[in-house]
Amino acid sequence: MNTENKKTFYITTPIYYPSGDPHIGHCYTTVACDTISRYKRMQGYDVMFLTGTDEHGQKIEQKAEAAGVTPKEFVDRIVATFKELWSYMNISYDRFIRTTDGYHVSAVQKIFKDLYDRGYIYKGKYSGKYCTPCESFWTESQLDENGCCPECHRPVKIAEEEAYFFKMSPFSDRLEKLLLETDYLNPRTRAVELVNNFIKPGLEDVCVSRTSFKWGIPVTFDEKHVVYVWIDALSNYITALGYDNDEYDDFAKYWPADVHMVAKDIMRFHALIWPAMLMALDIPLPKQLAVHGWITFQSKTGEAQKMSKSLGNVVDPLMLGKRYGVDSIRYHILREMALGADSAFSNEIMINRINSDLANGFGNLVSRTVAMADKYFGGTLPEEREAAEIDDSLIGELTALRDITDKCIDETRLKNALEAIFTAVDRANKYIDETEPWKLGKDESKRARLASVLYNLLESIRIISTLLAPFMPTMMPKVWEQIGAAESDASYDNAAGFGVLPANVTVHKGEILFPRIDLDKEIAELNAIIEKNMETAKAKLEAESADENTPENSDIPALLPEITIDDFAKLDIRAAKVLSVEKVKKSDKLLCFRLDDGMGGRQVVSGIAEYYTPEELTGKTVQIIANLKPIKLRGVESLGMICSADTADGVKVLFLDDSIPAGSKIR
RNA sequence: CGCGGCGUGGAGCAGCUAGGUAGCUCGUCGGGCUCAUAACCCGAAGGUCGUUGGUUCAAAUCCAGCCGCCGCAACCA
Repeated sequence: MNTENKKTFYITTPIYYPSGDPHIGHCYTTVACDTISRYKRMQGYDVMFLTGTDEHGQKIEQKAEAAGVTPKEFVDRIVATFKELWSYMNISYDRFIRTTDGYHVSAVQKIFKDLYDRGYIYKGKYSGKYCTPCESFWTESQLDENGCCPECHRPVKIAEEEAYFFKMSPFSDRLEKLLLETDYLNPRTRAVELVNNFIKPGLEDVCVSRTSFKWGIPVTFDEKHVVYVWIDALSNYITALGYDNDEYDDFAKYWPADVHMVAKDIMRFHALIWPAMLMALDIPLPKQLAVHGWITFQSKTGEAQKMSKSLGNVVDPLMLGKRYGVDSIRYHILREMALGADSAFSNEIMINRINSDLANGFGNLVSRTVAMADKYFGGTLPEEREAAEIDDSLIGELTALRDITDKCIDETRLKNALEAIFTAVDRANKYIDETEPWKLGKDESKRARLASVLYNLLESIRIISTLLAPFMPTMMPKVWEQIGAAESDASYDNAAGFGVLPANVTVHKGEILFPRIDLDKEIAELNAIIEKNMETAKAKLEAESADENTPENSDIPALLPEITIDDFAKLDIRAAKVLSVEKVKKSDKLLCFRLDDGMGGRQVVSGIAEYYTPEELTGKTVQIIANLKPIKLRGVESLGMICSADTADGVKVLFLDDSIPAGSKIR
């Protein structure tokens, strides 16, 4: 591979959106990248580890306005908390890119122009769901559960604006090959889904500029446009290396990236748009897109839910770190995280993990080994040795460990690496029972044998802690201090060999590395904290909704422009009797109505399956817009529209007095 | 018949690509040990490997159908 020759390694986190303070979900990706970076550095690679923040867009613009500061001031403050957290979590990033950095801004402008000149960007019309009060466009998936604005929860309407688009279709074939025939997507499981859902039906061009907000990078040749998320955000991976700018100049050295790590919700953009952009620019593609799942929060009632600020269940990594130690949090995150799959987070799972693996397993191994060296030899081992056959299997397993973790790291399977390392911990603990050093300690003639046993244990700990250091960089130097290892003893090269520590090594009994946590007591305290957070979140929500009920900021949608009686006369509203209703197959929201409209009957489809069952609608009298242009919904023809009201409790059908005959005209 | 994934002892998972004694962690029970952070080690109980059928000498593993759960897409005239 390329990396083998030039010995560089480039790894990135996504750039995070600083609309709110960082939480443990951000830690997940970042800690994983940090661990891989540290491991690769230990192996001798010249590593570039990039993280950063994606600071433009209307959401930030609005949040800043609400906070009464400029967007830049707003993000400055939050970026500072990100950096603080990374510093606290011991994140060894080499570079931190902000999309507001001047060099990035000008590079994005050049890239945008370049794509335009190459014919991959063209001007068109963007049509989308628009919330007038918020002055925002939303995608279908951003809308809330009622199909309303995710910010203010008022109904949205369809609106259009001029926008630039990036052509995706020229890259269909190459993208399909990339996903299906290469190792780009890791894990590969979702490749088929992407191909079937997005590539086969024909890739849609991507909207890459907006005129509806200002907080973004201006398009140089059309000043009323700002660059919309994709080209701005995704290109950070190359501008941070100096592509199209003079700030840095190691693009040639580090590109293509070895790993882009992302959570599954942004996989699509990194699997399709980003490679397409690079193809359009004639830039080599990155080698691997590592996709991980979400941390789901296990509530007290046991059901899993996605972490969410509004639920108040966001776990504060700083708080956890202060209670249990940064390395313990890092360990738990990395030990639970599997590529592709979600992982459950609960305080109980975390504490049990810390107790069984770190306190009982590894911490205790160090503790008992050092204690014995101290007790039987006053801390310094004598140089006489006496080997035994039983040592061979221990030494064999420990010296083989490095190759196993190497492989796991290369495949981005950090969980498996930790599993392997902790199997070695168990092996060493078992070795103590096999050799019974406390018995040897009572027999003067067994001193050489005892020294061998303890030395083997110290060597085992040396190897284990060396390989563990990328995962838990804070605590491992303390381990080395205790087992009498110099920093140079704990090197990658030494990690596959036995007999590195000096024969007369001196241990230093120290503090307990990973104290055992009292589960019941901690759970009680943490639950109290969570409950308090939830109450605060709830109170805040209530306060906000109270706010919205004030006249100038109510739930009532803004009035549409005035129309004339002639405009109104164009609507043909009729009464109709519901003859029968059935759910449209393969749809979540659609009900199909057979109606008596007094004119021979008709079929109407309505998206109210979430609010009504067929039974409760049959026999009712409803009003329909009878002269709407017919349309097919999910393949079922709909001739008209059933009138209903949007309310806070969902959609309510407007039922008529049953005495009104079918077909009556309504005005 | 839109696309994809999952279903393995109480819990969480591995094994399935290249069929051949069902494995790991936690939990439970019993025993051992005492160097250690009430930690460590050994042993036991506990599984029709979702279901039905097929291929095979042999299926958790391959094939088909069915059931259940999840994700994505679509869908609100």
